[in-house]
Amino acid sequence: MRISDLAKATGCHLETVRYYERIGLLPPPERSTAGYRNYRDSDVERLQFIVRSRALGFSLEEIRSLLTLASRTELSCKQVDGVARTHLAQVEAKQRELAALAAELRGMIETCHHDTRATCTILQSLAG
Amino acid sequence: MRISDLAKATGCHLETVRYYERIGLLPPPERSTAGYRNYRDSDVERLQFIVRSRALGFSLEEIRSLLTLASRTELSCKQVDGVARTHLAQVEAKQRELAALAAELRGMIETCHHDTRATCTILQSLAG
DNA sequence: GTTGACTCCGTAGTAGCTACGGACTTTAGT
DNA sequence: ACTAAAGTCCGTAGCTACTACGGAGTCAAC
Repeated sequence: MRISDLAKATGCHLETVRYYERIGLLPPPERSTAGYRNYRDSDVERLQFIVRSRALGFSLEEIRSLLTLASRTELSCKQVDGVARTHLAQVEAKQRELAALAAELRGMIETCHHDTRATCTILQSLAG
Repeated sequence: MRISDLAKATGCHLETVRYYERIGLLPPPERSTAGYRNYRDSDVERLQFIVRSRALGFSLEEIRSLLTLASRTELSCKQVDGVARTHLAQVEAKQRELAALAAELRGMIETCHHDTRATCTILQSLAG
């Protein structure tokens, strides 16, 4: 399986695959005599895990942890749970931040009477 | 007014002030004979506008537009309104994205029985 | 005069990719 | 067998919005 096949199978950009290898998130695959990367099914699974985790907003470092944790299947998943809960908490914090921000933007927009910029409440709000 | 005074007056990091100047968001100020930057009150206002806009999530390019738009006080504020509404729409899109993400994370976490990693539903979800 | 705080500048680092360019290899078609 | 197109290789630079660093020069107080 070549790099473009792996990319297609996972929906991951080809250059991103190489990037993940470079930062050690994907193991360096075997190479053909010409130096082309040869991937196996296990690489597809690992990359799928990464792509899916990214879609859920996990950082590459969090994913690195998750991959390490996942490899020791006999241990408890307390730590996995911890990573997920921490991430959820971050997402929720970001949600609160955006909610406050959206409310302020709406206020700014709604109070504006849309005449000249000299009396624009949007600009006045932004000025402080 | 020196650069550290401007930074303190606006709550902006000192190095960020120089950065904003470098990218043309702040005009190059006058210099003392030794080459130190001398700022005026109008610089404080401009930087305050930038800092406040950043806090509301506007990108530096959006802020660049807003600053240009703001300078022509006699014109209507339709375009200002447009920038603000576009930004609000982006924030709302991000909110929807985060809401979906949080829901999925919660589902993952709640269904997990927390025994071994082999049966961890969090890891299974991430695997696809 | 000397110490300490301040300022200068250019450069590099952060996250997570994406794009580019020039060389090489493989594949399909004739 | 030959050629053209598509795929792959690698290193490097670009993106956003900063932040940090290092070495040099400057200013204020004691």
